[in-house]
Amino acid sequence: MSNPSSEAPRLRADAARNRERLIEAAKEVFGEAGATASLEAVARQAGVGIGTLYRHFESREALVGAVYQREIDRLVEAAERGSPDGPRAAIRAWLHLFVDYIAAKKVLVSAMSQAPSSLEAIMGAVKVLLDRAIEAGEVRADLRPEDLMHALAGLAYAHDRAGWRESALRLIDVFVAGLAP
Amino acid sequence: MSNPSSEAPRLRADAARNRERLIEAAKEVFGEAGATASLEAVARQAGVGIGTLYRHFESREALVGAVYQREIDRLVEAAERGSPDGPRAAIRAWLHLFVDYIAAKKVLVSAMSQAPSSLEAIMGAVKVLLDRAIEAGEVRADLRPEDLMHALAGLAYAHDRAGWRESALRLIDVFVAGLAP
DNA sequence: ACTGTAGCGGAGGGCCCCCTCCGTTTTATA
DNA sequence: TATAAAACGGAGGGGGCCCTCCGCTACAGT
Repeated sequence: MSNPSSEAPRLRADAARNRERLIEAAKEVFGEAGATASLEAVARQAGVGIGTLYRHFESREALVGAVYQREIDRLVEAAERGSPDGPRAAIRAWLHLFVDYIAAKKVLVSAMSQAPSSLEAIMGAVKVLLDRAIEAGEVRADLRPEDLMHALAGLAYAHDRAGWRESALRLIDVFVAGLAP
Repeated sequence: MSNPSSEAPRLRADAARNRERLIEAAKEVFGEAGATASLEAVARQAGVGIGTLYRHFESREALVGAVYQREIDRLVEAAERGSPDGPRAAIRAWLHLFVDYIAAKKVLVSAMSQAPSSLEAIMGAVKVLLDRAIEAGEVRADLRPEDLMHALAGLAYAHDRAGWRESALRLIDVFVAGLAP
């Protein structure tokens, strides 16, 4: 979280390379088979021994976390940035962004359900959006961040069915329309 | 689907008993560990050999189907029954019913995603509800049954978190409010 | 170039799962 | 009660996965 390159004694060149390869491989493998895919498959895909994987990432969760940290950071930033068209529009825009993230990297969802820290980060983003919108009187006041999270999860669930993306965007419209107080 | 007790040559008493036990055990085990739980665990729980399980249910899907057939039938019937307060109210009521089903038997969801036939049955129910509501002009016409299914999946997803049920009911209200044309 | 050491790989033990096969037990019927 | 047929159960072959451990490799600093 602070300066990352001065935190540990610095990695040897081959170690750094392998670490990067593992993350890249995990992105692919998890993207195809979900976040419960075999770690040995990840190591194979990275062209690296299983021992190397375990040296770099203590647990499956650590690996999942490394893969999605960047994406999650971006989502959080987008939520904080807001929208010029007001808080409810910001929610809509953010949900659209979320859909695109899911469409691209299929596993954000399982990352969310497997790595509690990721979940918290996204929850924080959602809270920001919702608080602003409620404060502005644009959204009914009985909603809680978890509600939106659940809606999100719904968007993400079954994201591999054909036509999912269009369906998700329609759902968002319905949902945002229903948000009015 | 037709008279079931005359379909096959009739089961021997012990066979019928074990079949029942297996379904009961599957209900418990799947309820606890999800529909991917080990079939051997189901057999153990039923106090029955693994061979017996496989003789009665050709595949995991067949077992899942047997477990949830009745619940799914009821959901389908409820959708066809409708509501005296109009088609949109019927959707709302049906979603509430769905929530209760999920709250009680935790695995309906995974049943849906694992057994295509269950999915189709529920899809049919949703279509009935939606068609009526659109025809009556109570719901925007661009919605498709899959959209509602996705919303459903969302309701079901993460159904084990604390406070899930209240959150789901709030979401339904938001959603139904947004359904207006 | 030399050498200490960080880092590598993958064999191997332990565990669980799937599914088949067949000797044994239970049931239904004559 | 005797017997054919149905049903049972669980051992066992095959496979995958998790994770540890340690002899070997290749990098970095002198």
